[in-house]
Amino acid sequence: MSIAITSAGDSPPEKVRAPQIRGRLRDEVISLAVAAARKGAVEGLSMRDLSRRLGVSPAAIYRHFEHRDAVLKAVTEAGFAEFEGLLQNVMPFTSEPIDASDAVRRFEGLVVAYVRFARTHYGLWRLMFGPTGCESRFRAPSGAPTYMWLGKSLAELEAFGRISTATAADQYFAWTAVHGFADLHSGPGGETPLLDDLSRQQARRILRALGADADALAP
Amino acid sequence: MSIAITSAGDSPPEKVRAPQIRGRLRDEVISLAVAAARKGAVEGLSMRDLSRRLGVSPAAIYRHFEHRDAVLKAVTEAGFAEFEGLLQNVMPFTSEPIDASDAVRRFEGLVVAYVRFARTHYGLWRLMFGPTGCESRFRAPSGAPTYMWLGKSLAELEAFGRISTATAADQYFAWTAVHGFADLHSGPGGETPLLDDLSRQQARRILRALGADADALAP
DNA sequence: CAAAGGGTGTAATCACTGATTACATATTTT
DNA sequence: AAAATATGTAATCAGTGATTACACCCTTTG
Repeated sequence: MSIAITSAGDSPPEKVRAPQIRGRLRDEVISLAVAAARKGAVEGLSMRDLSRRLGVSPAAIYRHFEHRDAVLKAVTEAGFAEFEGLLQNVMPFTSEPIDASDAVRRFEGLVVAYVRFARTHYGLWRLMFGPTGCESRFRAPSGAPTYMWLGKSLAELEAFGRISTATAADQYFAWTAVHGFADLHSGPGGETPLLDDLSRQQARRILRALGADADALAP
Repeated sequence: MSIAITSAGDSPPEKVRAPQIRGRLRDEVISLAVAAARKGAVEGLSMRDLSRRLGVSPAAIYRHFEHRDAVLKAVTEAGFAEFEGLLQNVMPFTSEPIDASDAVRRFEGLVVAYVRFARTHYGLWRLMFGPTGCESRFRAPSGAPTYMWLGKSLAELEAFGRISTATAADQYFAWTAVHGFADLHSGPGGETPLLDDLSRQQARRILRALGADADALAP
C-alpha cells in the first residue's frame, strides 16, 4: 500500500496522447458513433462510453458537441450521406438507362438498396426517418433524398412507356410502399432469407400499381 | 435546526396511503405509463418518474415488474388492445357491408384509423410496430391484428368485385403501403391538416393497385 | 382467534448516465 | 514573446435502473 508520489524527474502516468488537433476528437466521435448506430441501439449510445473508447475524459466531447443530441444530429447527417452514396451507386447521375428493362432493374435496385440499408443500419435508419423520440429532432426535411431518386427512376420508366403514370402523387405513393416494406423488414427481427428477392417483388408490385403491364415485368 | 424525534404518541409523517390491494399499483403503473406513451416519448419514460407521480417509492414498482422493459411490454399489450378496439369499431365482426361502396368506406375507415393511431399515439405505435431499440423486444408476432383486418376488408371488396385480386401477397402489399404512409405521417412532425382525406386517398390508391376501377372509386 | 406467511411498500445503496464548472495545458495568432 | 483561443481534465451535480435488507399489511391457515 504505497501512495505514489510523483517526484520531479519521475515519469508521471506517462499518458501518451495524440497531439491536439482542431476537430480531431470531433471526427473520431462521429465515426465511432456512426459505427455504433449501424449496429442498432442508438438509445444505448452513451457519451461516457464514447469517451472511454476514445481514451478521453467524458467532458472532452462536450468541447465539440453541445449535448448528446448534437452527436446524434451529426450521426444522422453522416447517415444521409452514406445513404445517398448507395442510391447514387445504383442510379448514377451521369449514366442513363440503356433500355426499358434496364430502367426496371434500376428501380428494383433502388428498392433493394433502401430495404437493405434499413435492415443492416437500423440505428442510423431510424435516426434518419424516425419522427420522434430521440430521433424526431433530426428528421430530414421531407425525406428528400430517397424521394428524389425514386421519382427520377419512375420518370425514366414513364418515358420508356413501362408505367402509365408518374405524377408527384404516384411518386409519393411509391415511397410509402417502399418505406413501409423496409420498416416492416428492418431491425434485428427481419432476418428473412432472400430479402432482396422480396424487395424486387415489392418493386414490381409498385410498378404494376402505376400501370405497368404484369407480363412485361416478368424477367 | 432541530432533529425531529418522533415520540410515541406523536403523529409520525402521517402518510395516508391507499390500502394495500393486490395488483392495485400494477394497474396504476400501466395506465399511467400508457397515458405517457400516448403523448410520445417512450424513451423518456422513467421508473422513478412513475413512482413519484404515484406517490410511491421507486422500488415499489419493482414488486410488480421485473424491470423497465416489463412495464413497456405491458404498455405494448395495452396498446394492441386499444388498437384492435379501434379497428373493430370501424369494421365490426358482426356487421357485413351492405353494398360495394360501403365496403370501400370500411377499407378507407381502416386506413384512416391506422394513420390516426400512428399519429396521435406515437409512443405506443412505435412500441407496437418498431422493430428495435427499446421497442424490438415487444414486437407483435407478425403484426397480426392489423394485417388481419386489412385482409378481411380486401376479401370483402373482392367479393363485391371492386378489386380483382386479394391474395395474401396483395394483402401484405396493402399493409406495407398503409404502414409506410402512417409512419411517414406519424409523430409530432406530421401535423398535416386534412390528414384523414390524405389517408382516404392513400386507401383508394391501394385499391387501384389491386385492380379497382378508378372511376368506380370516385365518390 | 392467533399465528404464520406471503404480498406490498420503504430506505439505503450501487453503478451508471448527461451535463456543468473551475482549472490546466496545448496550439495558434498577434 | 505574449496574448488569445482551442482542447482536455478532475470534480461534481442531479437524474436514472436496479438490488438489498428491512417493515408492514392482509389473507390464509392451524
